[in-house]
Amino acid sequence: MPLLLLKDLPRYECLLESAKEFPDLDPSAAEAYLHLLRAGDDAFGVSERNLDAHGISQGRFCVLMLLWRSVHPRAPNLLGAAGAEAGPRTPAELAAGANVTRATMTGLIDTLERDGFVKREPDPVDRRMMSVRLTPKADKFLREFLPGHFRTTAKLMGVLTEAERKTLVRLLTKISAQAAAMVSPAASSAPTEPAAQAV
Amino acid sequence: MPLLLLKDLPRYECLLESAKEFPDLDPSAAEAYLHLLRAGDDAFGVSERNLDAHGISQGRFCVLMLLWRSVHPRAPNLLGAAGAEAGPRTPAELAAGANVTRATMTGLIDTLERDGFVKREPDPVDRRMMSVRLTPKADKFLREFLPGHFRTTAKLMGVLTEAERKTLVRLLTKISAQAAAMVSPAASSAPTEPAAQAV
DNA sequence: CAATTGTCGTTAGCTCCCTAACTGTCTGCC
DNA sequence: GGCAGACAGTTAGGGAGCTAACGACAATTG
Repeated sequence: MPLLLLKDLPRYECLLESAKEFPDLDPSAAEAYLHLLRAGDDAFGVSERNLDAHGISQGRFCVLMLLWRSVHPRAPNLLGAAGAEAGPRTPAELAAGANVTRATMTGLIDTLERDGFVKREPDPVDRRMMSVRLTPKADKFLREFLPGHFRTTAKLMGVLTEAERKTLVRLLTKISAQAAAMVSPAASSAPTEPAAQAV
Repeated sequence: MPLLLLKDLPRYECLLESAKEFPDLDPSAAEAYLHLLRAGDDAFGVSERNLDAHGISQGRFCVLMLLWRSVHPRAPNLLGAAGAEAGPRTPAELAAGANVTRATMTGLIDTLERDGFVKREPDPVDRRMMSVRLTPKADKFLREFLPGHFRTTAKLMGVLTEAERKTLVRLLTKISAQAAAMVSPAASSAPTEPAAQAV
């Protein structure tokens, strides 16, 4: 659904064959890499299908979930991250939490506001800022939508045993960490880039 | 880089907490699901970074790899899928192989042709069809680009042992199969489709 | 042989995300 | 106090994917 491409993955023998021409090609690494992208895309597609049926995009859903934390600051912190205390409220905080640019967040909030899911209010203290809040309509929507969403993901992961899930999470966490290390060049020497990111 | 969102994943305790309010939420399933999306996105981003540096998008790269099979039909079938015999040549075949629509493939071929990577030629037999072929420039580009690309994926997966990679592939394959079963129409069981959620 | 049906490639218009640049506001340093 | 710089939110424009519809052609069928 999103992107990525590649309908059928190459067979392992083809990778072995190609490795003869390209010595840099590690067959088992390539196999794991391709399966990761494919499975991630498949899982994403399942969830997106669910969201589309309710007329909401991944991006908008993510914003709603981030704001949900602000509405219920105590128990149901579905997105309770490591260092965060209160839920995000301003577009800039939401953009940081959703890993999109502020410009993108403006567009997401625009459509969410147009559809009556959020309301923008000017910050009384700092007049540069806006405060974004869920409307009762959004609260109602989430309470009706989330159970089905959870059942979908539970069904998808239902093919794995509890132990397999733990193993999967462990391996994926390693990969994510390595990806982060490979993207940020000077991870060890220059911590100047990530502002206030306690990891 | 692509989409998906969600910077920091929720802690497991938060999932447990949320499960009290949403009985349908399976904490370990949600954890595995979120980590899968996150890791897939991270891995995708690493590769896309590499491609961007060479001024080529994922979609265009995928088309080049599919056509590469046509150029070298014998050994270096990097994308050798299960049932395919000869490499794809027409836009429709490429669209099927890349899992995009024919309309999207038209755009991809447009830009690839503009940049001199492929050439369109009318099919002499069936005048509805076009034949797409790699240019020598594309061949040269791939031979220079691929080794670095393979090294990148090998480095990313280098954090896993050979056994871990096999385990990962096995688990991901299960998930992909389940996703396919959930997307395609009434697969086998579960006629308890809760699709109609009153909104 | 003519008509229907289906396929191929393309176009037009949409969504979602991005970057770059802008306006308004706050802050810190003389 | 006043001004350079930083920051919040927005706007404008672009890329990549989608669907829906089209004209040209082929295949099937009466």
